[in-house]
Amino acid sequence: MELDKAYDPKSAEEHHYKRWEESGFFAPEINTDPEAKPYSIVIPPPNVTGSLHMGHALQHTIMDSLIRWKRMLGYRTLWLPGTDHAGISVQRKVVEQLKKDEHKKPTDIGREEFIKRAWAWKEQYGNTITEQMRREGASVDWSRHRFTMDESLSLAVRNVFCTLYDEGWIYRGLRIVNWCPKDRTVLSDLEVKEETKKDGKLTYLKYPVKDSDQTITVATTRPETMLGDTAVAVNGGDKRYKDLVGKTILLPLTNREIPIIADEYVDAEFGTGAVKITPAHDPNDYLVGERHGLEQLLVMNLDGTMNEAAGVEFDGMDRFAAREKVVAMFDELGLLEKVDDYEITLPVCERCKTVVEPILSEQWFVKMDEMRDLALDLMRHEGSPHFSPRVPHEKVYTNWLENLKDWTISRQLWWGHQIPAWYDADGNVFVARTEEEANEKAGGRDLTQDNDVLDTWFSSGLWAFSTFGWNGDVSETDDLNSFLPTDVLVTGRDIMFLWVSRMMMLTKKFVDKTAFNDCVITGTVLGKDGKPMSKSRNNGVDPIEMFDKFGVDATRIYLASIATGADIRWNDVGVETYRNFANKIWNATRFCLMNAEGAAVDHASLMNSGQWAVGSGQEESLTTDHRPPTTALADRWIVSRLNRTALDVNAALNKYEFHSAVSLLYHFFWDDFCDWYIELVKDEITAGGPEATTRIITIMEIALRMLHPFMPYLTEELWQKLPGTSNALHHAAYAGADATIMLASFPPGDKLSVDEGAEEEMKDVIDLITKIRNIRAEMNIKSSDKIIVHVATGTSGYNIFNNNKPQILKLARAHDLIIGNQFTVPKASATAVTSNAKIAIPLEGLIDFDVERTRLANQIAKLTEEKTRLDGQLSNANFVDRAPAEKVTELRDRSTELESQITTLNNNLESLN
RNA sequence: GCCGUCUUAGCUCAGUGGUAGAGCACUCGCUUCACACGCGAUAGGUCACAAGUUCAAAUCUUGUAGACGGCACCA
Repeated sequence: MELDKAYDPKSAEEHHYKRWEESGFFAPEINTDPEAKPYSIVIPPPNVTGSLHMGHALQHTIMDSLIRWKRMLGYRTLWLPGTDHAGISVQRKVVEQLKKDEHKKPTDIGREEFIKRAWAWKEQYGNTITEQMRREGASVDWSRHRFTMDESLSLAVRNVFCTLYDEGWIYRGLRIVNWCPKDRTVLSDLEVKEETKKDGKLTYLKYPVKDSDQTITVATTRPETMLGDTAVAVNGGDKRYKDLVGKTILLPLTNREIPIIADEYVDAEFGTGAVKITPAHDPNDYLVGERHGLEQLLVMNLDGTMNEAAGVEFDGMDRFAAREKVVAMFDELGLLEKVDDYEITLPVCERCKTVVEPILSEQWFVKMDEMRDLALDLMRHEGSPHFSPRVPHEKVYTNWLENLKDWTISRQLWWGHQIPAWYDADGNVFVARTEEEANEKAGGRDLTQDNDVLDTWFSSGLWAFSTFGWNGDVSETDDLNSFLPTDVLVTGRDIMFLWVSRMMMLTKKFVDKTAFNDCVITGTVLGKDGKPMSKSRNNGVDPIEMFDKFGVDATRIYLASIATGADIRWNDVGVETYRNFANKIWNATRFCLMNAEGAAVDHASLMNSGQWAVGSGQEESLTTDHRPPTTALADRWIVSRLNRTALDVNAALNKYEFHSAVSLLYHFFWDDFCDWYIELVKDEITAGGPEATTRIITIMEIALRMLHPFMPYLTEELWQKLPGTSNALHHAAYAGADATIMLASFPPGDKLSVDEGAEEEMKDVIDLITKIRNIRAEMNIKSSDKIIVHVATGTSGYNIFNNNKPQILKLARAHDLIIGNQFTVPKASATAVTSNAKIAIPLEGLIDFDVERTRLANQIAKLTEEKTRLDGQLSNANFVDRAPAEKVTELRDRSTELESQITTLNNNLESLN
């Protein structure tokens, strides 16, 4: 069989996913081992309006790698996919569509019709991301796909709401909340971001004191709110205003008289030391108002316009227009003291960047004191979730919980879970799971359901258990028993509070379990400019474009290679590296297959105890012979490297060190396997020996399995082409399933097959070859010029070099290798030393003595520098006394070795003169 | 204001109490029969700065400078 010369990712990506999905390989049911341990991950549900971005690609890569790895290790794995209903985003899309297509407002068509349109929108556009996940190769169980507005998940929401209400954990109350005038809904604190405005203004207004000529000056960034002032506050200890406390102000532009009060809240040092108090439009003022029993005067509508309480002149006017008008009117009245430029940070809506208005409004809240304790106790008593990386996330998470305020959960939207609360004509509230139940509670009075819906994150907070079938009516399912707690949650920092913490609390509260044992917090993928990717910066990189350009596998393994937990800059060159890596693997396999006539994967060819390679899941017996059946150094060495790599990769994945797993695989494959092993055995293979070919395709097969979690398409494509791969290689748990690398065993690695001796011998061979190549390169020896190499070495070196003479000759492009205990350096030789050999290459007529002298001098200088440093340490009595004995010995040995190498090189240098 | 992170080769980044690593770029040389998305060989770093702990610090502690993140506040 002959492969194309270069790997074409598209052709592999096209057919494998479909087969995997249709064969049911992704579902936990594929695992037929009744003893199999479960391993589960729930996806952080992407927003239905969304499309795949680089953050998703990174997180999905991590989740899929973990799932594929565990699946290959024989776990009953479930990666559960789904999407959330994204209340505000979908609402906005539908509103826009309605306006564009029919020039209508939502109120024109009514709630019921609007929701119908929203569902239609979701059906039409809501699967973008799920299709993109198929392209990514995500091995999610589509049969368990969930949506936060599915019937069962919605029932869960109602039941949770009712229970929390009944237990007093949810309440309805009048509070200052964050209002987004554009989306026309309340937002929770977490959905409000800060934006710094350099062109802000601080306006100083003079308020006349009643029965006096005096005025009192207050400063404000929101002059229009003065229309709602119900007091002016000063610090009780402020001498300047002492006499004014208790008097009243005649509030300009209104006919109101408001008191001057003393309150601790006011900082006498700041501004004028006098503060206008607007309890209905500022959270701090609200608290002051509570303390002093002030009127809460609401002067604004929920669309950002002023209301009639603001006065006829302002009624219906936009808040920003009103601001200008208030200032102008104060100016006319001679009551405007000044307007300063002022840099101000404003709260803005996270989604639409509209300036958020703090406003007094009656909303539903989740009380957070006891709720918070659920999560804190889990962390303190069980260390759950175990964050990775632990620093700094554990502390940030805990600190946030400790300072938590109540959570506003009502939203003034139609799309979402309508709050299961009904009101009678008198405003009495009846919270119930259904309208019937509410009617029952109300004793037949006419009821109207609350117009609002719940925060999308309220339903996402139930995701860890609602997705497994819990809905309050049903509280036990097989999936729940098997898969909760989930093993790991993989997500970004940005939703640690919005989602991670709430899922911990709600899962503990309703299922009495931790939602997930581990929590991998990924870094942010930044644009090339080192800034977070965003549309406004235009520095975004589309994962789909990367898939097209470099292939899915290259993109995936690149993402895994940068998944350290720190933020990382996107770098096309990095993906290119792994595109090249994919091609390297392709070509290595191509080489194997070109020579594979009559051979087939056979693990006994590598290992007398070859079971580990297939992954029986059995512990290796210590009595088994772990040496490969051949005695050839290259074979012993590659088997050792393979096992070491497998052990290290498993260890890295266990610690969520994806980047180091990738690096291990990359270097095993490229350096060990391609650069050395293939080259060492090439002659044997091209000569047509079936043993050597069997061995190399067997190694290839095992290496592909190790790579599969990161590069699913390429490895499947190649694995299918290797002769002798079949479902016989499957992990025992998947017996009977169609042949696929997905269900083959992940190599666990075998400690006893790590052969230190072979690795040391190979190091000697590699050193020798490298030194010879160095001489060739430095001396500009043409590749066609055959050289003769003299080597002086000890007995063990003699055996090593003699046994591998053909390979050394080939890789060093040498004509002959003369090995002895010692030699006299032939005339006009270039020379070098390794840790166990002296090398001389006679180059009569080819040698440039100046170049050689420089070369040797550089070598000597380098070695001498190292020796000087070592001897410095060794002559320090403190070091010799206090450092571990083995460390001292190690340095002494190295120093002795350097001494001998330097002497040799010095002699060689002299003999040139 | 509080909590925290980062500063390592030209670039992007790993790493770690005991001789500084990778990829890319650079230099030199290769149409070597898997691969030029390649092969071979070099070069390149007082690991931000200062002090301390230690036999030993790039690694631990403290401070300084710069970059950044979260939270709170902002009349």
